[in-house]
Amino acid sequence: MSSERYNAPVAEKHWQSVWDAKGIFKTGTDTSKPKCYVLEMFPYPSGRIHMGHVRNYTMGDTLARYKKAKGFNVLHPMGWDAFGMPAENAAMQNNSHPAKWTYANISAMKAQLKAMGLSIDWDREIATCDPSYYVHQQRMFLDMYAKGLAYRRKSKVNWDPVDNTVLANEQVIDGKGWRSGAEVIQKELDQWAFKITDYSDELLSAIDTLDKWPDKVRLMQANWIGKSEGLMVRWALDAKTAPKGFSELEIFTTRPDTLFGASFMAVAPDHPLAKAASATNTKLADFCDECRKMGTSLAEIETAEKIGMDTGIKAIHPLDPSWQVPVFVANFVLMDYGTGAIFGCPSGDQRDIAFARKYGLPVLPVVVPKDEPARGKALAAIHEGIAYVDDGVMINSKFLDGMNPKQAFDAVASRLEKEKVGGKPVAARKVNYRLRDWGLSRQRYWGCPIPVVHCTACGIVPVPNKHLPVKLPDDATFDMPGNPLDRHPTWKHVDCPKCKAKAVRETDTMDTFVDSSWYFARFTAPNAETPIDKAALDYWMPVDQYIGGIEHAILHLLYSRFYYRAMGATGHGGSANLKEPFGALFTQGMVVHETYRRSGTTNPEWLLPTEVKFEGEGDNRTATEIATGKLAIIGSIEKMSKSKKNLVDPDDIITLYGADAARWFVLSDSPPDRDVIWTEDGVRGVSKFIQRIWRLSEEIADGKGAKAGSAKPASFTPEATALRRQTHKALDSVSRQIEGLRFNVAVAQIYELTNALSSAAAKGGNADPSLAWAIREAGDVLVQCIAPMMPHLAEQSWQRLGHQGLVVEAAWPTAEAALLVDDTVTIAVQVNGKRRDEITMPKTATKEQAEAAALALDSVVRALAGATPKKVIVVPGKIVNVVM
RNA sequence: GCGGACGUGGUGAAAAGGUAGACACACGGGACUUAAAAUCCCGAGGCCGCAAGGCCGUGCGGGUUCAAGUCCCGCCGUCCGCACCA
Repeated sequence: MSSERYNAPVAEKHWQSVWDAKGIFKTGTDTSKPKCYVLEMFPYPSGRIHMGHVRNYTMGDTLARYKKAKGFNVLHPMGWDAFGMPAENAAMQNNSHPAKWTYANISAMKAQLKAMGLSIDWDREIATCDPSYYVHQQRMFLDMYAKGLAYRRKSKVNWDPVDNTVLANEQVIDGKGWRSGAEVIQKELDQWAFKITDYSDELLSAIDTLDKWPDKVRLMQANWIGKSEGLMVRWALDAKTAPKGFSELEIFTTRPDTLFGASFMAVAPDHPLAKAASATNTKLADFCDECRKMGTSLAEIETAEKIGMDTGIKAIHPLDPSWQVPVFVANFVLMDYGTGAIFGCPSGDQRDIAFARKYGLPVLPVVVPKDEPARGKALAAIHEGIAYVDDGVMINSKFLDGMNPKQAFDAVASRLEKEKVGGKPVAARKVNYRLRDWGLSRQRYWGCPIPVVHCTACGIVPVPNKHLPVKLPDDATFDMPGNPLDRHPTWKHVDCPKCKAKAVRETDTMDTFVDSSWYFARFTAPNAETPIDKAALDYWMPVDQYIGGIEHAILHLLYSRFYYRAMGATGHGGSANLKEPFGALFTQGMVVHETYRRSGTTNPEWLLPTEVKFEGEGDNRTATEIATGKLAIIGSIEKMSKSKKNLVDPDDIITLYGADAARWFVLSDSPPDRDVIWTEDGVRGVSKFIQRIWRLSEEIADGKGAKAGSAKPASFTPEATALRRQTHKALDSVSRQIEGLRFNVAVAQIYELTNALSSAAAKGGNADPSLAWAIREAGDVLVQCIAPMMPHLAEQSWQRLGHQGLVVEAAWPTAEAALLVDDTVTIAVQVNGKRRDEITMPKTATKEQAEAAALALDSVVRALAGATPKKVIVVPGKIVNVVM
């Protein structure tokens, strides 16, 4: 018997070249087959792949390979999210060009991905920085512009002072830029935006159809869109106090039921009424200025005190003309939500009650709990400055008294809808959304140019189709901050396409999230002359399984859902009524690792995992810095990051243990949606398992099992049948677990089969030909089960087992249904719900037989201690519970 | 503050309301070996016991059920998302 160790790095290169030469992973053209589009979020070409990529792409690859074996026509492409800031920063640092840096990174990372043995159709590779990609994006942009889905607006924007660019709301995290981490400031600029708010309702209601998305993501999107239903109410202003030209103030409220609790109105400092009042009131003008200044940083807004100033203007209560309410300017009222004006009902809103107490405004309870003592408590709390916000019953509210808030809402709405002032109803029902339009202008070079020209005579003029793409100039300079396109000596100077006069190009480029909002559609026909090919799109879309990180729960996934609809609206959609790009979504967890620090330093000096060695275990485990021999500090387990140096380079793992080891590791142990902790011990364990599979293949091939393709025996010994049952159960389970992306459970099933096969093989051979055949069958099934996860080892073992073809081309085996159920079942026996014993019975045993057998058990007799059971519950094949 | 998820051995974890801890890592013992590595076998939730066996056990407290890690109510803790949204 040979006993050569499996040499993963050598075998892996070999099989990759075999697959390549045969073009195994080219996307099939037989569109009569059922399709399966498996997609992982494409990477940003940062330079090297990291373990997060390995995990993400291994999951997708496992599913893709499985589906291929199941007979699906599989689309499994890969590309590069290639525009973006880091390339430009690198260019600045190295006095180089972003394209050079990007393409070098792409080629390095592509080699790494190839070394992973991914079943990717590289013929469909896309790089978003390639003009052949972004030309289509420019076309679609112009079509969206023509339809009003892309527009230019002057607006307050989030300005990142480090990256020198604008950020979308979604890209501001805790008041800081998502990329630079710098405090974001507010700035007023002319900006391009996508009219995503046209789809607010559609994007929200369609979340219900995304039943294969994680609930968490669906909820996050719903909250982000933030629908609220309320009433727009026009309040007349007292003419004696109102500025000229202002006769009313319109507010939005979700609580019109609490109108009788109103004690003040408040408008945003930028509200026209505030501005008009400021014109004759310098104190107020100063106050508004103050508010605007405070509003420069989002972080400040969050902690700022709620302050206001009385304008002296009085508003007349819409339900009681004799009642006047003061109008304040307040720093917490937002100009861009609702109408920029509110009414305050202190007893029902915590912020309003604080405001009212601060400025000595009345607090009238209008909603209270129905019954005592809760009502008394709530009233006392209101007195103490704690608003009552729950359901209850109306009081102090005239015709609403006794109603619940919902009834009161409807009563107020229908009364005010009928009442008219100046020919218009006083109030109208209205739905408001938190979602803002998507500002897409970026003042950077390395992005898709926005294809318009600004002409003093003609205004904004689209670049004609025949002049597309508007390409980036190669000779831009990156030696100073600011937008290289804007300061380029010639690029922006062009003739107006309409009037031929001198004009300038738009120098903003598109947010890179635009690039990634449709790449999945482009993959279905990456060489089409038009942005998409309808037939290809209809066949392949939607993506059947999309896999990526949770960090894109809102940004990328919401943008894509909008953009795909916008494509449809501008003639770039399929003919089928497909609105959602991603049928199923899976968000995978991170790869995390322990951190290590040099001891005796104040600022943490992080150490690489390779710079320390370990002794002891558990609480006594210590780390020593190899270079100095000094004790190092073992820190917490955290996301792998350059700054904390807790990185493991996939290349090192692949070189040392092979791609299969890395792939298997990231799939085993932890559920795929949770974080997985990378450990040296773990990967060594995987390496042992790989050798074990290899040894088993050799044993089977060298006589423990029957020859490949030998005839199935007419009958099997009990031992052989037992192995066959385990084999087919494992096969059935592994199939279901892979389909459900529960890779860790699939892995455990494979271990069990391996253990069973090992012990059977120890007894195998010529003595029992039916066992030899069962061993061979188990070996084949085992290799096929590991093939989606460890494809190289599977290929090598498949060959060793004596098969002619490639395992990657073999059809997924079918489990024999008869072998999935046992002849005998083990039934737990409980007394009063407590497990006492178990009985083994034929599967066909009746309830009565099970009950009789259970009652006859010594352990049951003892537990009963002479008492007669009150009743006996029998769940066939599961459990007998004797209740006394 | 609002919303959500999670909490199981030394560790990662498994478990259509039906035998809790499968499987793996780490650990302990043994076999093989001059020795080590590799490999193979055995053990292992806690407590009591030589053992047979018994009691306890899925963050805490209640509840529903013949039966709860799983469902319901209330706490505690950890993590995540949103955060002046009227």
